[in-house]
Amino acid sequence: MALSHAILVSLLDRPQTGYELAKRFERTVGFFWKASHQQIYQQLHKMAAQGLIDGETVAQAERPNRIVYALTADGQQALQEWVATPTAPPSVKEELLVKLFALGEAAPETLLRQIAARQGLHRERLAEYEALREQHYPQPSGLKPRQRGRYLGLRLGILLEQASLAWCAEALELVGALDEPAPRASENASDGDPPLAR
Amino acid sequence: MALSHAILVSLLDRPQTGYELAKRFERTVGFFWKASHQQIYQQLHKMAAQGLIDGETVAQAERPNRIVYALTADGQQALQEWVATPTAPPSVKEELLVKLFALGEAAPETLLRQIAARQGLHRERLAEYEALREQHYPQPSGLKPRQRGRYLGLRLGILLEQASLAWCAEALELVGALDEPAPRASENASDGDPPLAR
DNA sequence: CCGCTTTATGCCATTCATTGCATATGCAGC
DNA sequence: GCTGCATATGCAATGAATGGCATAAAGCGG
Repeated sequence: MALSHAILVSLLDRPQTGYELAKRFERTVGFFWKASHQQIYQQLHKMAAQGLIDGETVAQAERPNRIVYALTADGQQALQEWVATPTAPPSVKEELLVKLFALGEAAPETLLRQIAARQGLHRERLAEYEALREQHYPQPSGLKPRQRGRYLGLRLGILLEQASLAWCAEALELVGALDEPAPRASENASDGDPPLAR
Repeated sequence: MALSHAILVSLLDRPQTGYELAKRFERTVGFFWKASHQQIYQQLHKMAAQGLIDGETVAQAERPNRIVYALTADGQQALQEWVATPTAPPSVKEELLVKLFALGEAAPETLLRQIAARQGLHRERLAEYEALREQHYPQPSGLKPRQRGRYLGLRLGILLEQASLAWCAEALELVGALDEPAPRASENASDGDPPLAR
């Protein structure tokens, strides 16, 4: 249970069609919750069958019909209950780090290129987010409740992008150093199976 | 295609059984790539059928037999090819932020509790990671290639935990402020649909 | 000696997610 | 006039992930 809840939250603002929801996901929730339109349409059918939402078909001349979904009382209650349950931390799947684990075996240049690409992406995103922040949230303390949630989303985005950028710089340096000089002799780090976490 | 590659990388170090792989995932790759043992066993069967790995059954007296998997030449090549392909950024699914989007509708106390819980978790992890860093990687510039990858994983972990902690502090303040005084009047932030990203 | 954890592998069912394809039309630009 | 894009919804197949359950024995603590 997860995407359904994201949809419920989005419907809090106003009734929407699947198409609108899909586009809205890209602009708002999209950074920390991806969903394709197929996924959303299917989910909407299920949720309607469960009585969480209520779809009303709006006929349109010369255009495909739209189905506008709205929260039902059941849906609102389900949302409340979900919000109250404890939240599991997200499990990030960072492919790039897995690739870095293969460092000794793979060519460093390949990885350098990918880190650089990532760096560019983080830079772009950070610029976007900071622009949004200045435009829409100049003074966070004066925000209405609903807007505080959005602001905090943006804020986490900014902080994570900054951290990622800092990491990219370190990674480029450390991986880049493998390229030219003969890299020999490790003075520190125990052998065997140095753990990373837990 | 993804978990299979993480397995290939893990087998670079040495041949392993499914059980070992599962446990290793918890300690090393585990932070940024979760996989249950069922998932791993199934994947191993598929990969063996594809010829990427080679399983050798080792009979054990008084214990269940073990199946030790090793990389084949095909597997090594597949790994090389995968490392060379561009890497998509991870799509994070942060439930907590979705919940925060429901702020006006849900009780702030519920959310405060969850943010505080998250804060505790980040603090724990950060302490762990920093301890590991001091123990195993006192001087990153002297590391062998393979160890640099691990170190960078740890490093990203530290940076992200720090960023998350900073966010938690901000969030607690901003959400907590909704609790006591009557929160009225928003002076900034445009109405309608203030975007968050893209 | 009872129950719990560790080692070691596996099946099955269900849901979740991804990819490709299909349909139907209006509008903008070349 | 053709191409491509935006609107608007959907099916089908595949693949990834989750959760429940099963087997089987050794060792440890109370």
